[in-house]
Amino acid sequence: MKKLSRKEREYRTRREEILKAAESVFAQKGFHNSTVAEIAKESEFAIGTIYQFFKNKEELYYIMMIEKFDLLYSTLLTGVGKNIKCSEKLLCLVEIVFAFIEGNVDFFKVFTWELNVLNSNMNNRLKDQLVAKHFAYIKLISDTIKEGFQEGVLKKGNADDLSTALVGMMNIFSFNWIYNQRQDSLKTKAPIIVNLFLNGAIRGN
Amino acid sequence: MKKLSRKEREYRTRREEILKAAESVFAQKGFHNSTVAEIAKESEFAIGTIYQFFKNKEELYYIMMIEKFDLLYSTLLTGVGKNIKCSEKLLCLVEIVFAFIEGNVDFFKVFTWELNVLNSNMNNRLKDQLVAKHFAYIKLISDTIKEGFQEGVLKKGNADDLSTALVGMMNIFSFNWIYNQRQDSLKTKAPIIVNLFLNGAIRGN
DNA sequence: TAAAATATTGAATAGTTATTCATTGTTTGA
DNA sequence: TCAAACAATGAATAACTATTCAATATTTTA
Repeated sequence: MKKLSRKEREYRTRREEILKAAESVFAQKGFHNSTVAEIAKESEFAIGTIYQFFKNKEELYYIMMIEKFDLLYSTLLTGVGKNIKCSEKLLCLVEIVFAFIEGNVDFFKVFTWELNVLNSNMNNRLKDQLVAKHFAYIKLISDTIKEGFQEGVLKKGNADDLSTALVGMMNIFSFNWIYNQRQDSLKTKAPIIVNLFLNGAIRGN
Repeated sequence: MKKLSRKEREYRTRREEILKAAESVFAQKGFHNSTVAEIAKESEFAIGTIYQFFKNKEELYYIMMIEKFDLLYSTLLTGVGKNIKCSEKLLCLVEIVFAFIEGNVDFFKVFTWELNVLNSNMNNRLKDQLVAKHFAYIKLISDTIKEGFQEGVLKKGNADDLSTALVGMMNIFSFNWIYNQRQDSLKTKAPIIVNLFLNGAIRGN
């Protein structure tokens, strides 16, 4: 890593400023509802200056995401202990990711923001309706889990946490299936998920 | 449910046509990159006709989502057996959701589409870079799991499936934490997740 | 069958915003 | 000190597209 000239350092500082502003604005409104003018204002540069640093809005977005991801990755690499056993390592890993998210809420919001897609007030009633449907769906699952407590089949625990975890697994497998080749039926994953959910990954269970 | 007049039935049919077209277009391009003109073309109506059925693009989007969600929910309600034990019920539930997704890929794509956010070719290189970072992150986890196989701590299995499941759980907890009150530290969830991952939910493990 | 009611059409409007570039401001080096 | 070189500016441009509405077509009704 060679020493940078003052000029170079100043350039980088300004670039960072813009990236930070972009992160914040994108986190508040998502990509499509953010304007370059807002990012300019937030970073206290003029619109044109943004374009001295980044080819366009899209490049700004990508570079912001990539640099954050790099940071998470290197944090993980240095943070996860080398000579500890698997289960500790996994806990350590999850903790680091969560700490990172807590310290970079804006970044993670950008990642998830677009799930809101729309933020107008106009159709708030419809939006609420959609959210309500989603909760009903989660409730269906947590009710099933509560039955499991009653049956005595499941360890007593927080039914919401458990249903959340199950939904998280279902979502990600669906997502991967859709965006990958989509050869085997998604349903082949159902027993894998339920088995992991019930018995865990440890040998002997 | 009263019998509908022919007129009413025809109206509904046309409305369905538009919703179907909207689903397909939104699935291909996401909300913001889809134009009403495209939806009109896909549905073989004129632009103006779309506005006879839906107040605006946003309402069209929400209603499409809500109606699909209703369908999933009622499929679940009728499909999940009533008098079977918890573990079977959960499997049944996951299978129904997955079957629904397989039969409604477009719908699920709309749900997840915006995670792609951008689909221009221009910045494909940057996009690939971002995807590569993400895979590196997953690999880090699956490598840890493979170590667990070697250590003999974990049941031999598909390390990719296991790491996918773990990431899915982490994502959803992060998501919920961000969009809910954000009181307790997210990190309190780390042991819950890892414990579920390792030991499962069944009593006795 | 023809007037009235209903439904469809898509060109024109109006608003938005990414991007450019001529101008203005600042720094550097001789 | 001054003239290149470098950097920042934001009004103007050039798209793009959601929405409207007067005109046209179709269906109903008497």
